[in-house]
Amino acid sequence: MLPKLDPLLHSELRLAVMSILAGVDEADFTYLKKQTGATSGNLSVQIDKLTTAGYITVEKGFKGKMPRTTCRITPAGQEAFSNYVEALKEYLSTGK
Amino acid sequence: MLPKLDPLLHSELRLAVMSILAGVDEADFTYLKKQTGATSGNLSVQIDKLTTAGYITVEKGFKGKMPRTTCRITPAGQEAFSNYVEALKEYLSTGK
DNA sequence: TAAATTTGGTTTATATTATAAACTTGTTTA
DNA sequence: TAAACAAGTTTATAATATAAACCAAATTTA
Repeated sequence: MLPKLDPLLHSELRLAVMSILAGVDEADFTYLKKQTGATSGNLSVQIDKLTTAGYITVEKGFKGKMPRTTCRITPAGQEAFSNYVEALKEYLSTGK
Repeated sequence: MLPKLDPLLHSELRLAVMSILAGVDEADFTYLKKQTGATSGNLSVQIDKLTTAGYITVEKGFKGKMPRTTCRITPAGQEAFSNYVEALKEYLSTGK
């Protein structure tokens, strides 16, 4: 039977965020917004969910005088992302 | 920028159904139910959506006296599934 | 320097979606 | 013939994603 997909990662925007964070050391809010094309509100909410799940960490600081939100993937997040990718592969490669 | 994922396929159960149908000539309702572990209601609804989208066809007949619902993937469905897989790959293989 | 605009978000409301629960129709079996 | 089962469908509810509205501080412009 096909494996269950982590519902936290099976969301277009959250997956996009995780995908980006998996490839870089860190990324800030505005960068993620540009890369994903998401609205601020949506991105803010999804970042919250990933943070609550322990998949990413958020650090708030300033770049000059402007606020800056920096995100990083956690080891748990890397692990979950990797598991999700493996699970998904079973959906994509059908017996045929 | 990451490609948009077909929302019709970006659903665990619908993706599972399409994944199964992509690999076989046909599959009936009960088979799909067993393979996916879904409830009848959920499966019924998702099959409807895939049918409306033109991704699968549904043929109703009888096996002996019992009703039987047979599903098949359409060329449009194969195409959409394949596009989805390609799009998804861009999410899974991050720059790193 | 006051008003308008932009930046970098958060909160709240709405629309969509997935899921489960309840129901239907007909068939077997005890 | 009553109870249980098969194969679904319909409807209601819960969860989710998304967008709209809002906010505070900083910056630009008149």
